[in-house]
Amino acid sequence: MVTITDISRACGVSRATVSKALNGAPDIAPATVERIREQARALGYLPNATARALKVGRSYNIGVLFSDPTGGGISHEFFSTIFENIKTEAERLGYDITFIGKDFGPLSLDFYEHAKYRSCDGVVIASADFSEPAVRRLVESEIPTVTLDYTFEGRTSILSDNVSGMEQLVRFAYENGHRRIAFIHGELTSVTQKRLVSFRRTCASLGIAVPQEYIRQAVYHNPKSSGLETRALLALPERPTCIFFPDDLSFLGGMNELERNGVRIPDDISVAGYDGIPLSQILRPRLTTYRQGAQEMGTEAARLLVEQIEYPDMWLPQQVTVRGELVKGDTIRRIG
Amino acid sequence: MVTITDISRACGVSRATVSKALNGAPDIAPATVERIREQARALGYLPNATARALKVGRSYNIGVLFSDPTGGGISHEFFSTIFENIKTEAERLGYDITFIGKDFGPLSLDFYEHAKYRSCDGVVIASADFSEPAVRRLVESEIPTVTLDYTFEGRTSILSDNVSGMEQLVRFAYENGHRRIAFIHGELTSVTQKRLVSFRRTCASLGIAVPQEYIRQAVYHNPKSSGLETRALLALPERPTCIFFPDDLSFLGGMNELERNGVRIPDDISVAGYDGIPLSQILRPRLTTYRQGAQEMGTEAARLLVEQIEYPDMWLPQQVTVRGELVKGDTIRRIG
DNA sequence: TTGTATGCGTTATCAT
DNA sequence: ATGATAACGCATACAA
Repeated sequence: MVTITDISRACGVSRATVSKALNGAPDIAPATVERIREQARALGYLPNATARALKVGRSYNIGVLFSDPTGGGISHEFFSTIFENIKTEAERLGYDITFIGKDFGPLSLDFYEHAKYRSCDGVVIASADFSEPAVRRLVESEIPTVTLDYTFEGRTSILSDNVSGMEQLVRFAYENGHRRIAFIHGELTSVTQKRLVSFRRTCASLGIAVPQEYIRQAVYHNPKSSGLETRALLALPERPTCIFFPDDLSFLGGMNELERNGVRIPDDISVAGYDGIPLSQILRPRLTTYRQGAQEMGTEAARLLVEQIEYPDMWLPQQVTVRGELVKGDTIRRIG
Repeated sequence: MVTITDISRACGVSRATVSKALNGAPDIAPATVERIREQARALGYLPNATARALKVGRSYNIGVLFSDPTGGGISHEFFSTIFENIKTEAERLGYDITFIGKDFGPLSLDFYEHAKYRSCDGVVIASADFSEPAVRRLVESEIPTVTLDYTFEGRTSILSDNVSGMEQLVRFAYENGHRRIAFIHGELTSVTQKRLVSFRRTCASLGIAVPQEYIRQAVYHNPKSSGLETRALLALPERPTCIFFPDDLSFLGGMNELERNGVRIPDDISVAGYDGIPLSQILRPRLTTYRQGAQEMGTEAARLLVEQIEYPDMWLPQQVTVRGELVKGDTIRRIG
């Protein structure tokens, strides 16, 4: 391994001079700087991030937490898109990404300990069970964090516009003549709460009555679960004319159930998903859905975290809402 | 931050003693060890991986390279599954995961430099353009590597059983009476070569003639591209009775094209995918495909890399083939 | 403009 | 059984 000591010897200067020259300090003669840079290149010198981190107290390394309670985690397109963008933006800013998990090796570290152990400058909590004590501990610690789709008191968060998104979906269905709209939602997380309230509120403001049986709980990203609820909806004396699913993937479960019953989409029943993953637009008919701004969420998360790390004194926690967009698709049909 | 020095002061012993006690050295009095451990816990001490890495020359950190030339990278279920398992196994063994990318911050580092800069003990190359010089440089360096689905001379690799997988698919189609089988394959990577050769060889050994027009090139994970080739196949004077797609996702493109032409699956034409991602079994009819052992590939990659890192002297490069399994599904119909 | 000295937190060697 | 000391590679305050 080539170190600054090697360069200093090769150039006949001290290590301090080399360090300064390489870091662009203003008090080294231009000629010397040139000579040192040249040698560094010639020797194939690379700075050692570990040693630098130890010295300056910053690792230029940020942790990413993907601990999807409903399994999968990063394997869903929505999350992997977020991750890709966190990574790209972080690297652009000179930070590396380390995954923070539990059950770490022989030492069993929780999230906070793990992040600390690796000297992470900050952590993006991209998906987690926010009620878990280990998550709270991390968020309440001195480590800067940014949370996705959940807000902790006094902390920064990046939020998808769930209220607006659901409202747009409801209005779109309404404009197409639908008055009997069912909503199969996911587990009762804070995201679900927002969508649910927005669903109810928008329906109310449009004068749509929502029977209790039209609101059903399934499991996110679990097609089978949504399939069962779809079956239940089909068995009702008064079927809905439109069904909203928890997410695009869950819709597939409903789709199968509908097909099995000879119910055609969108001729016999209209449907909508949520997320707007690429898959939803590969399918035919194209799914009506709401595309969350996953790219922007990831980018913003990384950007704000780094900002918070680098300017801790002039930092205020903030909630950033990232707008998505309605994808009209072809699965909501005009009726009435 | 609580350091070893804090503990030494609290216990009235030297830092050396604390370090030894914490690391289970045999030459410290059991009573002292107990006292030190107790204090460490009481003070909330956490070892500092950075300092340790600097001292012992090992970071307990492995790099993961996901640089899918065809875009996406980790966003495909196949790769994200591999990644999840690399991560789980690595963490179990006490190693963390850092992503290795190009275009790193202000310094522009290539893969090798990036891994070196972060003192990675080794790198898993999970998806990359293997002809890229930057990849070669990494592989030919002193850093231990494990490659997935590609073998470099003298290096360890984890291979999916592409030859056997394709053979099983062909035989399955054959057993169901198919004699006119078309194969839409992906870009001509080494994986593609294996599947292609296996396809041709198996067909030959079964006495199936494969017209030139039945072999078509599309792009992996690109439904549209496979859709176009599907269209071309449908336009042939003598249509195939069965179409193999490059992968499960690509099949969706073909599916749309078939539907648009009123060709029903599997009544009018049989199809098969490749990969066996969960999505393939959510669809109806369930896709006939070959499920690659993604979990095991990830786990093995991490395991072998760590082995290589920890026992460099008794290490021999090896090629491990991970078997997958035929998923019969419902899209290949018995004919003839 | 350059160099000397020191320390970040840890482990390893060698005395005691 | 325990401790003093040095070293890993780097950056910085201060001296020259």
